Amino acid sequence: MTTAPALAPERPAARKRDADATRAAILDAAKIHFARSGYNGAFLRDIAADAGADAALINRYFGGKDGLFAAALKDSIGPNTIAEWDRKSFAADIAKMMAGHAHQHVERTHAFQFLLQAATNPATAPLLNVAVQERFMGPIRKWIGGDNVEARARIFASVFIGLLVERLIRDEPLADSERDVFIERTSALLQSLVDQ
Amino acid sequence: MTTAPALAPERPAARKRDADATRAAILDAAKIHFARSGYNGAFLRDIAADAGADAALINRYFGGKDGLFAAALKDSIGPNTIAEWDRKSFAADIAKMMAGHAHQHVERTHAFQFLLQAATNPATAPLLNVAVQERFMGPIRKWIGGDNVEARARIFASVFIGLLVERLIRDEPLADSERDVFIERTSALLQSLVDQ
DNA sequence: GGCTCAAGTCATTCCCCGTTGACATCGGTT
DNA sequence: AACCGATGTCAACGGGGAATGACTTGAGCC
Repeated sequence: MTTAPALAPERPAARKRDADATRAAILDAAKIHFARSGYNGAFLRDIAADAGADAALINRYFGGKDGLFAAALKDSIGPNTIAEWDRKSFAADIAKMMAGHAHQHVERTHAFQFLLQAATNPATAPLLNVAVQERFMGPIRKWIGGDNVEARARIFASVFIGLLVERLIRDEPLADSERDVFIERTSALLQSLVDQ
Repeated sequence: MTTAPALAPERPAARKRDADATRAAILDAAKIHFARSGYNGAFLRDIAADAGADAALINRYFGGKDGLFAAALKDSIGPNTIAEWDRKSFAADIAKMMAGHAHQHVERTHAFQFLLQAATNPATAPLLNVAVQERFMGPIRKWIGGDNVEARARIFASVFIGLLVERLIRDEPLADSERDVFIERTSALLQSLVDQ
């Protein structure tokens, strides 16, 4: 096709008329806006402005607001990395991440906030549910293994989600001493949920 | 003709021109709509219709949509019953509730969904945060007691919230056998978080 | 009964936002 | 250079929903 990836990879910001690039820029801006304000609260004009594009292009490239939302949602589910979790260190890894501030890991935070928005909107909830089921619950079940997988996976997912939400809505960091305790106990908690 | 459309589950001899009553009716309807659809997704006309009132009254009584939302939010925080939790049975009580379906406990589910909506809206998030801090985290800390209260309370709150969210977004009930396991394990989990 | 004010209704206005289609401009191909 | 399709810009339309204000109705009071 007319793909032109053979261009010099060192192109700072000189791209002018690149449909793929603007499409991607729109998608990125949309993810942020939808995450922050939900479907109804995000405005195409704002998204386009942030992307440095015209609002009409959204229609052209995504076929309207619905299409954009769907595309952004799909893009936010992200790659499923659960299968690659290190069985030895995953608990500590997650605990440390959760102890941190939401401003870190901005990428994932935005994505999660987006999913939460989708979950609280009855119109988009079903769309999200299947995705969560496929990309999250399924892998979790597989990864956990053992007896009573269904119940245990649900509890694990609940705890995981809860930690995410708490980190999201809370902006005061923990004091250092409490932080260590938090990490230690959360780590132990997660480990116990996985151990048969 | 313009009589109430047979939607009068309230007392038959309802008051006719009672400002307080209609105000309360509007507030109730608003809580449901805001919980279901968020700020932007809820429409004053619908709320007024459900309340059996005219949309203009919302403006008169609450000073606009913002005022109505704020009032509904304040009203949804609800009484703080944490201090009265039974220390012996609270774990099992909560676990059983979480194992149930979101369609049960409709009142509390609506309220929680509303809070989640407010949490995901940057405009209302700060308002919510102080409320959560005062009415939830504070009591939790007091109730838990012991060392490292801050970290432990945070973990407890996270798990609690996670269970609520999971119950909310998931609509498939657990199979009976898994349900028992879920209750048993969740109960043990909650208990362990409280035990020093 | 007549007066008055609060409670409720109605029609209208205004603004916002998604969408559309026509127009301009760039880049590559011949 | 000339052309043509793809990319980007612009102005306008239309629907929907919140807000406004004038109007009507009911209840208490003299």
